[in-house]
Amino acid sequence: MINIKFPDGSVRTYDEGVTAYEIAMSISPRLASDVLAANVKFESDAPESKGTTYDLNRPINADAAVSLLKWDDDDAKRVFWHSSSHLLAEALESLYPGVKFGIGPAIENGFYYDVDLNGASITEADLPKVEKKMMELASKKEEFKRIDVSKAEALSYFEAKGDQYKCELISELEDGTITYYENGAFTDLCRGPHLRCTDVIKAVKLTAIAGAYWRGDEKRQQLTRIYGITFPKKSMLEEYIKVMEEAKKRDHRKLGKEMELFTFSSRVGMGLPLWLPRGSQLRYTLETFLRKRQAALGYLQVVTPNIGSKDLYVTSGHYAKYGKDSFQPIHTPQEGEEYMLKPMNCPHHCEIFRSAPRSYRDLPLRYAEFGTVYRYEQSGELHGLTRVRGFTQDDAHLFCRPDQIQEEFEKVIDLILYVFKTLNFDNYLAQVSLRDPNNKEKYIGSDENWAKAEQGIIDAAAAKGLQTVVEYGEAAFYGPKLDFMVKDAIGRKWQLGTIQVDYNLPERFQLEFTDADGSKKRPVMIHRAPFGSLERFTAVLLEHTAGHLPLWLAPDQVKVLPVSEKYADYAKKVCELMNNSEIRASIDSRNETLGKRIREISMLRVPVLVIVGEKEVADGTLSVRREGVDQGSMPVEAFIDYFKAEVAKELSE
RNA sequence: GCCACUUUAGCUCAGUCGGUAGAGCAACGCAUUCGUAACGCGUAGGUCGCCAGUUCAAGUCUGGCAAGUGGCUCCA
Repeated sequence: MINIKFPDGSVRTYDEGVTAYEIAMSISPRLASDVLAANVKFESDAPESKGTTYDLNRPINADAAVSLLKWDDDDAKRVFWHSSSHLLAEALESLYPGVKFGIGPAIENGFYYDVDLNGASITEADLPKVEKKMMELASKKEEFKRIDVSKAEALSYFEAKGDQYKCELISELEDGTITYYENGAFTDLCRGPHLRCTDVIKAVKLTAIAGAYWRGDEKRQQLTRIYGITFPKKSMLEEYIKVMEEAKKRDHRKLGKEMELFTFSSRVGMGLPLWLPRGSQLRYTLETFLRKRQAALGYLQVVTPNIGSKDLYVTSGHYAKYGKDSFQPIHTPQEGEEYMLKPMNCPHHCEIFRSAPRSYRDLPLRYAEFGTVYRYEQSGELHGLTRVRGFTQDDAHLFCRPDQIQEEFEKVIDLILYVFKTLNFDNYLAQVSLRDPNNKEKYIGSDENWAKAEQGIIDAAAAKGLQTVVEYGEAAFYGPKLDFMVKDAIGRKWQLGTIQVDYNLPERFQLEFTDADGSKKRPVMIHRAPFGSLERFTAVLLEHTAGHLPLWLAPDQVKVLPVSEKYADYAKKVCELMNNSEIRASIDSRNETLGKRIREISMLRVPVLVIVGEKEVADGTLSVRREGVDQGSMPVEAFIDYFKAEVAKELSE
């Protein structure tokens, strides 16, 4: 007999080898039908262990704490979707004999399987057929069977099948730890865990087909990746599809068009956004917001040119690292000099630092610039405003004494959090991006400096109480980063704010300051950009707000609508009063019905509409409508006070 | 850059078996002077992404190129 402890603290005894499914049945059949997997933590496991996700049918052979996992648990979803990928594979094998399989994991929303169709092709038009096959197999109530297998057996099975991908995976595994899972006629190399039976999969949608390199290596075979999502209830799939459709409505590319913010032209060039007047106003407001804050924090605004001599980037190391993969040098016609489009601002700022002797008393020096940079991004990577070839960073470089790094770094974290808070970005992820310890040749600088810089970031994030995740291999080539990641409307992650500690560029540029004792010392640089870039930040901001920007940021804050042209003079008068109070107001007195003008202006997401007609002219008032909601009528002065109070509220800390 | 798909009026989209293109909105004109999300009538607007090919005939079929979309790889 073994003791099984439940999350509520109660303990029951079962025969050794009992399964989680049997345990659930012993509590209630209803529970057993809802349970998808179990978390099992043996008494022999380390105290800090989170336990192991177990198949419902896998025997439990020792005393353990067991919690039964239902759909709401992320671990259960993962099992559900992982099993769904095996169901997809089974369907594909029956429809496309000879298909070979790469890997088929669960992902954040669903699953995929990478397959080699052996010369056959599959298009989106074929997906309904595959979905139908999957549902047919699911309804057969096929059990997932876990089977231990030796390495030799596994290799000979997949060699006979001709599946070189599985053979490659098996060859890297240790004998004695290899398991198969079988569902119906399909056998897969898999560590599991899986569902008990396919019949809990009640709804499936294959969402996309894409190419994906085998093992993520662009030099290797490209496989066909089929993405899908499944649910235990049909209604959940319908709900999911509805949510995705809603999310697509807030795509910044669609909003950018509707709100007349930006456009692209293939004649200008791909990935080169054109900011329309309303978008430029938005961008300018964002710049002013940050500029003001930075001035208060002791930043000094600088301006540097859009090109720089190739030598500058040879010195910085950027040329060696990115030279071949960037826009190629521009040559002067007479002297044959080589210039590059500025891909980043740091080298220019280093030269500003070098332009005069610096004392320890001068530091930290904080040079800020809304610097436009150009980077060659692969054509397939370009995406709306989130990934472009020409963009403007809200960049600054802080030249510090070593003893100032910690404090300066923490102040930058505060600034980024201030920006995020003002714009209601609460779902960000702080990511500590360190260098890949197995791939040090990708980076410049000494191990000692890297260790110092990495520790500095970890300490500063901890001091600020930030919840962070650590990612290896995500550092910049000259230093580690603290990146603030935010998701877009459909869940793609983008890096916005970033802070980087850099010991390397000061060395390459031979930067120095005179310390208190008269000796020359090397400063440390902090690179930082709270928005990241104005382009990407605008994109994510639009998706977060669905275009309903806060009042202070809206390009057009107020539109004044005279009911008919008879009241245009009054409209003009109140509009001027607002403009004098620095409210971005304008008049729409077009010869169109009021209803039509309201509709069009609402589509542009203008937050406040002010309507004036006979009554308002007589009383000296305005009829105010904000975000579609009637705010009643008020005197002009009262409206201006109301407006200013609302803006102040949005910008208050 | 790679794989797949897409490209018709300013925008959103129809266009069947290959027979020289259509709607709504927008624009322009007329009428209207209007009270909280589309008033009415009319006019104009197209090298069907570009270049080849097949055909008596191509928006439609084939190939190449370009741009866009979804992934992959990359991301200073």
